[in-house]
Amino acid sequence: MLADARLGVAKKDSPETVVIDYSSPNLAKEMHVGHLRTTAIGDALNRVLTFLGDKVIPQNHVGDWGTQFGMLLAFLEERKLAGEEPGSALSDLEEFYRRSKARFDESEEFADTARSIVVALQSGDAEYLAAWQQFIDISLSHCQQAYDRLGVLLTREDVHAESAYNDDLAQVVKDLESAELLKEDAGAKVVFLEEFKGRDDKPQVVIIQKKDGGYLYATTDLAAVRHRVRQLKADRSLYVVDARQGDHFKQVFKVAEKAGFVPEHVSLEHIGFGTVNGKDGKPFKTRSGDSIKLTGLLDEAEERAYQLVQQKNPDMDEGELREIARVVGISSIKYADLSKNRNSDYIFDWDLMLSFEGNTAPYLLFAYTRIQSIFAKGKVDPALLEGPIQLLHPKELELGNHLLGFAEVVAKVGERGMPHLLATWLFELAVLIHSFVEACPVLAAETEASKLSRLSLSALTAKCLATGLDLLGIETLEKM
RNA sequence: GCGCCUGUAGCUCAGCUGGAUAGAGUAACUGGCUUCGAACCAGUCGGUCGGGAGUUCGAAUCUCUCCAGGCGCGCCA
Repeated sequence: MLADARLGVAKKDSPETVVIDYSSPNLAKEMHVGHLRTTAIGDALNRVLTFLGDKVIPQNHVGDWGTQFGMLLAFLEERKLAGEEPGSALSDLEEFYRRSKARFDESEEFADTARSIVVALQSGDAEYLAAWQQFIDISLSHCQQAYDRLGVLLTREDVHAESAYNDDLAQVVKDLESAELLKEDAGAKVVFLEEFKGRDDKPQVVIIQKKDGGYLYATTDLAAVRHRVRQLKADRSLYVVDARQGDHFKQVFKVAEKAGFVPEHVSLEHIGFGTVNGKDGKPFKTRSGDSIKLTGLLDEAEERAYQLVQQKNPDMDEGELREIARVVGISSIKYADLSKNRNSDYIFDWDLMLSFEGNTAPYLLFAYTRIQSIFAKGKVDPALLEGPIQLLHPKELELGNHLLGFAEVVAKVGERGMPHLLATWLFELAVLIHSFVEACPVLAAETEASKLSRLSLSALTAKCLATGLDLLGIETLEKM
């Protein structure tokens, strides 16, 4: 296991093609705290499944289509007519969105204009398309900055926006028609699902095409299902999306299945997750009730980590301090998210996630650096260690036993889409290594054989920690 | 009204595809640095697993029911 770069984790005998839909922000506004979970969890699953040998195709299904963009474009047009410089309006997307939304809510006439612009956009109006493209470019570059800071694998290439399905929508409608699923109801084209009951015991309804001819997100998601199955050849298609959309996906999956979009062997899985709440147990917001922007959150994490790291290392130089604070800050946020069972809501608490005690990123990072410092002190190159490992002391035995579970836990994370299983395992490993280091002198072991064994055991633990954290998308530090 | 999720120690969370005295961390209290990082470790204290009923040799885990909280339900995404 020590000599094995894969640490005993075998590649799957029959690898699958797995499409993972994650992050998928709405480009009409900036990314906020709500995007943290889908991005962190999806990225971890991407890494784990890739490690297990699957072919993973990430899909960043960004929201760049629909009523909101009609709203933004309508507002942009209105501002231009009022003589405002459009460039300045675009510099603060969030503010622009807020003002547009206010207009949309206050004026029925404005709302109608917005909706008609959507229809024009969806049918390819060149002028609107150009203006729309501006929004998208600005917004996407903001997203990419956040991904880079978070150490998330997503790139521009993984973006497959809602708009990309625009040309497929009419075909989806035709397919549903020929499958005899589509019905007319109050002017809209809908599918009734007898499988699920809605209000008044009637079947649930999925709106495919609005009475004004516009399409809704269920239609886009159906087109996406087809695309993922047919073009991307998905065996598994994962949707890392807020649990509140559970009903929506249940419906879309059912319609897709009935329409024959999904071959027998393909599984569509909604990887749902709970809400991020503040300390009061209510959704995490600013004092004024706005959603918390992701970039601001990352800034704060780094700043708080900086204060802590500086306290522990008053003599360290500024550059190193900043770098360590960056890793500690970002890791803490990601780990706090990934270490919890995704099904439940969780409480976002700065003090708990940045603590050096308990199931936190700093504690795990410290365990790793503690081992590294033993190697440094003993002038040992851990890469050259190859055992043999003998488990004589009870602490050695516990540690050794735990290490053997690595392959199993990684496989489980892949099957169930539950990164917290790996996080828990890593935390347990960190506890055991700390305990081992206290109880068993490594460099000052009684015999040469014991010293070699303990060094090897430490090296293996360090490799598992580093590999495990990397699978969660978390960087390690040599020193902190 | 229908449906989904959650309820485990003061707090934050595991465990929930059934298995032994329900586990961590934190807080509170003890103890341990001339010895590999005390950013640590060892220990004490702390629980009607929301309530009740059922299935089972065995239930935090499965079923039913009630309670509490959150969320979702026809032209937003």
